[in-house]
Amino acid sequence: MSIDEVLRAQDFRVTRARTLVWQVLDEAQSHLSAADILQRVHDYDESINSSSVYRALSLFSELELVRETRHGELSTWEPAHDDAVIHLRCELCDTTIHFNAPTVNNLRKQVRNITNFTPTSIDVRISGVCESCSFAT
Amino acid sequence: MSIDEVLRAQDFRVTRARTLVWQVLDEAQSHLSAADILQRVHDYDESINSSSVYRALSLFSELELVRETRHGELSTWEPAHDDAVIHLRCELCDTTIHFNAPTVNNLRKQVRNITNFTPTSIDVRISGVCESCSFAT
DNA sequence: GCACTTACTGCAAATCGTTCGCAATTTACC
DNA sequence: GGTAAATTGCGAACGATTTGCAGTAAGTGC
Repeated sequence: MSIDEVLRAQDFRVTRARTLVWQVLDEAQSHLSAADILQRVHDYDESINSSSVYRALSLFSELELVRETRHGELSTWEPAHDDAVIHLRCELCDTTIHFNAPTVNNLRKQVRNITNFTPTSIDVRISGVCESCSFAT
Repeated sequence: MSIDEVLRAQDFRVTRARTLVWQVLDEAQSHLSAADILQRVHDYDESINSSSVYRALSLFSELELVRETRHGELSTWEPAHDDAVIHLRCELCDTTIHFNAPTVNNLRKQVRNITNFTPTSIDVRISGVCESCSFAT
């Protein structure tokens, strides 16, 4: 189902801003800041305003089409993905790599079995140094 | 080793602001926002300014005496603890509970063995509904 | 195609937790 | 006590994100 269909299916209008923001995220398949997104959107259409980018992103978040992650001051966005795909964030170059860790599901089970807490989503972030940065030093 | 000794050992001065911020965190043993901390510090000394609280917190962060966590807009601070102690955050009442999950160490091993990423710290956050809130509904 | 309703946009101003510059105060050391 | 330097309080600045509002354009019915 395309983004246009998803939007229409939920009675939201298909607008240039929304289409372009989605296109940029989908093409990048990586963590982009709001500034990154705005810049790439501008490659297609200079007239899109940053408010519209933010508004599109928060709509997509509510529809669970994107995943927002905050790193200190600023956020990054990426197409939504499963919890078992965890984030490895390099402290040196600030890029985020995905790693599929099925172990995460055990964690969920443990919490469910041992505590009275009902988990809905899990966010695992590992900080460290990525391959290219560890070669570089 | 008391906070005074830790500070002196690293050539930082022992001041009223630093002592009180530490005392508040240590007494609470839970996640406090900057506003919470300031308020509690004011119970001891009205004259302490919020800048000093922030400055104390960032010093303690650098010394790895406290752990800062961002939830959306705002941060919370707590005395530093092991990575294996993970955070269960209730979506309804916004409180954070600790859960000791030794599994986290397997995750670290997996990353080390399977990828070329060198982990330094792991942050696991689970969102969901806590016991008291699930009774309340 | 053409009106019509109203969701959505662009713009600029506001927000709000956190940071910063600087003069005044405190700390640590003699 | 006296001194040098670190730390504070104050208020102004910051910066990513949000918001209010008047104008624009997407969807709908004709």
